[in-house]
Amino acid sequence: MKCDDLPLVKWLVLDLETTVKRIDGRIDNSPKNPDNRCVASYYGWLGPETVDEVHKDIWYHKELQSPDGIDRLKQHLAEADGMICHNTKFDAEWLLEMGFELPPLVYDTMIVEYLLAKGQRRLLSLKESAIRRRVKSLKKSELIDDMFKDGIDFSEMPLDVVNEYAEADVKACGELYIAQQDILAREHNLSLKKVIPFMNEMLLFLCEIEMNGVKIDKAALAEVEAQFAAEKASLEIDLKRIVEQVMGDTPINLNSGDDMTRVIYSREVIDKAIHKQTFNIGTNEAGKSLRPPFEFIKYPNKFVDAVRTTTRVVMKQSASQCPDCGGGGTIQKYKVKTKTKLGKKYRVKGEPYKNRSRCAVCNGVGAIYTSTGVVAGLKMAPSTAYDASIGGFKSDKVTIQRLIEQAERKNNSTAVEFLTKLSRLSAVSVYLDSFVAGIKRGTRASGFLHANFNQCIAATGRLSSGGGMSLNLQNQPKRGFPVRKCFVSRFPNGLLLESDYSALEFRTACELSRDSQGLADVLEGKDIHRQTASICLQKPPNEVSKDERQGHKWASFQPLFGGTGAGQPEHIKAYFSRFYEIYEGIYGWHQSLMNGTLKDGTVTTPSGRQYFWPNVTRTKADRVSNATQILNYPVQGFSADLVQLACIRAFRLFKERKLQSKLILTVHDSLVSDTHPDEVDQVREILTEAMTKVSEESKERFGYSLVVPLDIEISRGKNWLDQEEYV
DNA sequence: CCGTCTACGTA
DNA sequence: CGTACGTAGACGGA
Repeated sequence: MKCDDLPLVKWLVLDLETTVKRIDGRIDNSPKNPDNRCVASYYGWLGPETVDEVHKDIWYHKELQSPDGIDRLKQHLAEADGMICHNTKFDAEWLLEMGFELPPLVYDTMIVEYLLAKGQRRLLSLKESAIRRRVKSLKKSELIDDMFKDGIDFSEMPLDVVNEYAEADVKACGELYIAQQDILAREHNLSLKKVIPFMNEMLLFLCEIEMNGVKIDKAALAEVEAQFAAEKASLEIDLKRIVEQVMGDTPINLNSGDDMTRVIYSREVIDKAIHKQTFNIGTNEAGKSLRPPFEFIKYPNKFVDAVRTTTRVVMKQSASQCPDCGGGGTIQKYKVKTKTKLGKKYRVKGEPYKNRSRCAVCNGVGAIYTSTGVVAGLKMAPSTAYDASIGGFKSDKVTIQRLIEQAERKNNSTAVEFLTKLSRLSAVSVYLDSFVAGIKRGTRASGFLHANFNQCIAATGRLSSGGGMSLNLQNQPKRGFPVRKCFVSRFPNGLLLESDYSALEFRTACELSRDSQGLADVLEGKDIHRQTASICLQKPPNEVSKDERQGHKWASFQPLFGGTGAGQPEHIKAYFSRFYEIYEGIYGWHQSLMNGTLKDGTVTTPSGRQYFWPNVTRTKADRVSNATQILNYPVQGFSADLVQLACIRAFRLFKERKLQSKLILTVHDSLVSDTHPDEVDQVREILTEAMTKVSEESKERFGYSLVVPLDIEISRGKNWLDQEEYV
């Protein structure tokens, strides 16, 4: 294997090993943990076939601690044109945190593996990548894996073991780079060459925002937590009161789907395996939910019969103390001894067993439950086979909303109260367990929460967020969610500025399809959701009410995402065909995407990103297998590229103007800046420039200018909750 | 202990 | 019965 650009670029291949802290079973290898140290650095120049000489500096190891080598690494970084690592974001952040300067270019072999996967799920670790590319220097080390599992980090492993494998990793990474260049040179992969530098530069933006972090107001967080905890406790009291009223003494866990089926639907699953099979519950290989058998949709009576077969009615029960164990749930058993008397063997009671045994009569519960003969629960009925779930029937908020309407019709006020409060309890539990707990966990003693963004997870090219000590910052509830007020500015009187693209996915679809009507609509500022409601309801747009517009919002995007309207009422189905009549450019583009994948399985976006589906087949006249993904990925992926181009531009402008303000977050179609009070106007200008003129960046990097204009809306506020429009 | 399922939330 | 994600608790089989 040979590498073409070797004479042009002096590549330094580098791998850092660090300590790792384990907190509540989580791995924390972040340089933002003040207790973490960089154990050692391994690096060397990339030669024509591998890294011939690997330098090592051991800085913090139990066998050897030395400040040596700092200058040598500094020298190498300064001489290098570029730096290659596997998962470069990690090494780059450590280097920056330690005060090193990065070379002008960074290159991540993991990003390239991800791009070569073309939207298919693949393992991307150095080990897996090296196996896939048949890299020779790879050393598989179960020894290291095992030590790591046992909580031993690189500072504690035998130094010769660390050295051996880290050196092999540097070589393997360099060889992986060379192997990748060969694959990228193949004609069908050429488009990827322009995405690689883009993603590598995006990596530096992610270093920036992750290291900047978000300032958290811990006092405000504690206040919000106390409020939610109080609300949760009160909900639980009310719900348990109703449970007692309708279930008798039967113990019920409000977090259990099985138990909620008993309370809400007055039924329980007889055999989970049969229930699961009957309603085709579960996920396929791709992790997508299976659909219930069509006969249950077509013939609702068959669904009702199936419900009667797989579930049974539950009765109110009364509890009495278990006579065998006296309510303790356990029984003391004794070992058996044999004694011989007059030549005969006797079995006699021996020593007591150390642990008491579970009582077989009450199964460890301590109580015996007897049916009262009265049907328990709220006696709600599941409406369709889509309501079936593994524990019986669903109790999510959409299903519950339907059930509340059912209960209101039956004037069942107990059911209405229970369902309303259960739905709220589920939400509040998530607010506490996931959002509040996540922010508490992720916030360092410094008061900053450092996010983690993944470039190589989402099949489409979007970023994902979460993992490690951090949490997902891209799914914080919006509209009035009180936890948002904990996200504050680091500057006294500073502001959080958030800039969102308007209708980015619709515009991207119009852009990619060059749909003339869509372009005209964008230029004219047409209200798409009003148009949708107008078509569905068959009335003029000006007669559509606010609620009707809101209620049909979801339908607007369906065709863009490849939805067919199957299973929807006729007037909604009619909208789908009308959509394609109005936006015939989108229709044509959809057809050409599907026809393209029939030929080579591949969709390529203007950024050069590729998606691949093996074995695409024709299903109906104008449909192919995987159609929804084929139609959606380029829209989602290219709009993600546009946002990330804007991120890079904004970062560049922040640096050029030497602002104190800091970019801190991006959430799919938005950018957030922690803004110094003296720079508010400047930041607004920069974000506007970076985001609305992203076409220039696209032209430069991808050779692709946009025809559809992009607009933004900017809001500002002292925290992430109290945001007001900023024009 | 680990995978599956359901529930919450985002664009 | 549109796509893409992350997280946590319940559950059940090793």
